[in-house]
Amino acid sequence: MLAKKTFLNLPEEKQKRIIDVAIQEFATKGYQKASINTMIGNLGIAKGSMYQYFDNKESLFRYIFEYGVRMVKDTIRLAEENVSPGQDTFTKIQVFFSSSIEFVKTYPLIFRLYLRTAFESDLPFKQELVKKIYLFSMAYLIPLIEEGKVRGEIREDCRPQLVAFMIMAMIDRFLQSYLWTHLDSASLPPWFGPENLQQDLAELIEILKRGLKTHPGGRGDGRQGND
Amino acid sequence: MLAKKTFLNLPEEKQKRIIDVAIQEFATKGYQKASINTMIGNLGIAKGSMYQYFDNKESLFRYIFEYGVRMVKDTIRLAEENVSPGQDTFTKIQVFFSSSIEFVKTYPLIFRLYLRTAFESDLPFKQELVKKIYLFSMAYLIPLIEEGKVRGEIREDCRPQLVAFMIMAMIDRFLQSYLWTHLDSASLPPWFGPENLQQDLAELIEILKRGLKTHPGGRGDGRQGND
Amino acid sequence: MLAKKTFLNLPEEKQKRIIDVAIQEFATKGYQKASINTMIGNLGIAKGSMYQYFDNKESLFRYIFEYGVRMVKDTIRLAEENVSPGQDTFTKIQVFFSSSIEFVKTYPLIFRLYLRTAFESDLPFKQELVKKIYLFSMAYLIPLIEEGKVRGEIREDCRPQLVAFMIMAMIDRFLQSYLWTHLDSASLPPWFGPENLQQDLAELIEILKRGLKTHPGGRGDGRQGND
Amino acid sequence: MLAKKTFLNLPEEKQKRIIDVAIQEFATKGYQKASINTMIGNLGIAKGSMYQYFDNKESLFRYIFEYGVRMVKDTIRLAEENVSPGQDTFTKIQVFFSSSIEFVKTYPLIFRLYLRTAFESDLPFKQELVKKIYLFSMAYLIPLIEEGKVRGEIREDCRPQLVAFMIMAMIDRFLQSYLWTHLDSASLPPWFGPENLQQDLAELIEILKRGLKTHPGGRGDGRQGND
DNA sequence: TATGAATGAGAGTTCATTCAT
DNA sequence: GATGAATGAACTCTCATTCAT
Repeated sequence: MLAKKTFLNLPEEKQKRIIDVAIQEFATKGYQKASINTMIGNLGIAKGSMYQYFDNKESLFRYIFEYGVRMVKDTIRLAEENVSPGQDTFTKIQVFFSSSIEFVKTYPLIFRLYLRTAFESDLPFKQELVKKIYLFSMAYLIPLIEEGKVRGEIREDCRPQLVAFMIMAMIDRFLQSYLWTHLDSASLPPWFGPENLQQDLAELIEILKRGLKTHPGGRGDGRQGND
Repeated sequence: MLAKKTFLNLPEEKQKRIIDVAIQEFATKGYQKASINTMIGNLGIAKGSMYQYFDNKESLFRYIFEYGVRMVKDTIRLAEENVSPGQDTFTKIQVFFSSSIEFVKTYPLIFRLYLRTAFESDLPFKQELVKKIYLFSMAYLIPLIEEGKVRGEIREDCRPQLVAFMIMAMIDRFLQSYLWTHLDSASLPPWFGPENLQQDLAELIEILKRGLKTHPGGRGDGRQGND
Repeated sequence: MLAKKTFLNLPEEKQKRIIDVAIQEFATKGYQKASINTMIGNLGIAKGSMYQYFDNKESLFRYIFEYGVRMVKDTIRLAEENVSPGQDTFTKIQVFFSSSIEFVKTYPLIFRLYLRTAFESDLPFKQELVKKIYLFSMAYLIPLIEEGKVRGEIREDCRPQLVAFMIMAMIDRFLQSYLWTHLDSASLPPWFGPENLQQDLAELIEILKRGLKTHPGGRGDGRQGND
Repeated sequence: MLAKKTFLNLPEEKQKRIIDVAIQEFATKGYQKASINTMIGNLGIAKGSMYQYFDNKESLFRYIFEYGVRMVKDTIRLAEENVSPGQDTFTKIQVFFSSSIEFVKTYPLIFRLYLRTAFESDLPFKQELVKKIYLFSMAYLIPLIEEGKVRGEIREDCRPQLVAFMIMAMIDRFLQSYLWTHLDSASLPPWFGPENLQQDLAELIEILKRGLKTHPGGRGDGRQGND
């Protein structure tokens, strides 16, 4: 529907090149400023060809975005496979965190595309797209937290939505910082974002854990092994 | 430097109108898509006049952004005035949170301008601008947390940068959600963001507090292995 | 010559479908704006196939137009058959009128195609095509009028060419009005064109008859000075 | 409204040049195929300039068409001035005929523009424009005929609308023929249209007159001097 | 100082036509 | 004979910027 048959009939290799160039363009310039002209220039194909593949700029963008969404889904699925049901909830959250970071490392442009989309307020289809991404993450996190409460690992008085919101907020910032420091080669102040991802993540989870966990035997001790 | 003398010589009232229209345009359309044509149309002045006031589009944008930065500074200064030195650290953090929300309520367009700027990666001057905002916030938060540790309200093993980072992450999301739900009139899922700002904020602070505070009657050490 | 052998070898059914779609496209959009793309879309055939059937857009158009000319010829032939030699000239003219209306009712798109062609002055082959249609009509009407004069039904001082011209003028307008009111669903003023075709036609013929006929009991001379 | 202020502020000479070039382009190619590019090429101005003068192609076209309508109005007004109230109805009709011919001689492109507009069925605003022209003509003719009936010059049993329709039909064809033979330099058959405009017109009016006039003393004689 | 007409590169999009398969 | 991907010129329209008045 978004891509025309002509595009889907293309050799996979060529499809991939077009997708890559389009992601690059949309991610770095945003929907409005991204130029079909530039894309075809980079691809070395005729202008008309692009319109044999996609009906118009919007269709191309949506296709590219859907492509990104598919990658996100895959990542979440991977996160689910990387945890054994027996593991405690905080470990699972940490794995989710790590998977997200892995995603941005692997597909930095897709993440940037998502961020830009989220803030281009003149995109008519913005809401629709942004919600889509958010939905996946929350649909994964909220049941996780609810399960944690059932298992007695998370305090009764924490609303799962709020907790998921907090976690998502921190993941988002984590990822943004990663993007800025590692890809925009920005000379940011040292405390702008995490420097040592793994270590900072561990500390952050620790704080979260203390904030959320039930106090065993009511002592509120906070010592808890996590390796 | 950014605005020409001609602009500064203008009656303050006219300056204000120009700034307002420009913020509106940049904030809703983003730097690239914002149109000088539209601005002068809304203002009812000649196109040439705009170029008597500012060298070019970039200068105008920078001036507008600087104007926003000044507003942020004022807000932080206000937050500082709203806390008495005796209050505990978590209360101070909550006040900072509240001030931020107040800021977005008062100047939603400036906040949107900031967000858009943060994600338009083809702005050559983006880093510089975004850092500026971040700097003020962190410069306020980090000493606050350090003081909290000195006063024994915050555990010794929490790095102030990381804690400030967490707080900023959540504030950012809080504000974004506010923007989306209240201004973009998006029909978001119920758990997309906080619904009852004050109550959600209180709960969030409570969780943070448990995660960060020294354990009552304890030694405030909390060292924990995280290889 | 206009259609390639490939087209003529096609099963008649398929030829008909292609002709129908092409008439539809040319008649509603005009030669210039008609799109081969749209046609093959409607037909569900490959773009290349169309070029196996016709050399180019112009050839296709000429073929379609010739097809329309053939329909006109058939209609005139039918009109000829519908009059018995004994009928008076004005009745024959009225039958010709009615046949024309019948033609437009049956093939509205062909008539529209003719009209459009008549006024697209950038068609290099326009004159040629329009003349063709006109020729048939006049070739039928002029002898009819000459015969009427011989039979003493039409005044001597009426030049057949002029009379035929008048009749054609009114037929044309009649048909145009029919097209506009019945097919373009235009809300035209009540006196824009005939409302009740048959009655209006009868009245019109009556006026013509009075204008043309020899005066009863008279000498059919009617010579009148008009310097 | 149709033209922007910028256009109206232009020196009249330049306005005229632009109008002339635009009429030429629209009249010969039709709305759809007319090219702004070609116009600015012929004018030797920048592409952007045209868009400073008119919002878009449609506005330009409407402006040009309105300009034509104004010319038509002027012509009708002139026809009204060229008849003294005392003249008989048929003389007045003949003057109207002559004025129309004069109009097409003077503004052949405007007439062509009208014809093309009438048959470009994909113009969204076609009906509106065509009706406008038709209205003026009919609004002039119908009262004329009604007056003729009151004065006893036209038979009682002729509906004014039908008579006006007949006259308009013949005028239209007359003018079209003039256009084709004199301006499209078409080699048309001799009886395609009037050759000697004035003489043919006189004959035509004579026929009409006989068809329409009251028969003085009931004898239906038809002899009537008209010089 | 204010004006606004002029500019022209570049945007997205369409389309008749070609040609290797 | 049928296919459909590729082409590229031409289309309408936008916009930051300049400069004579």
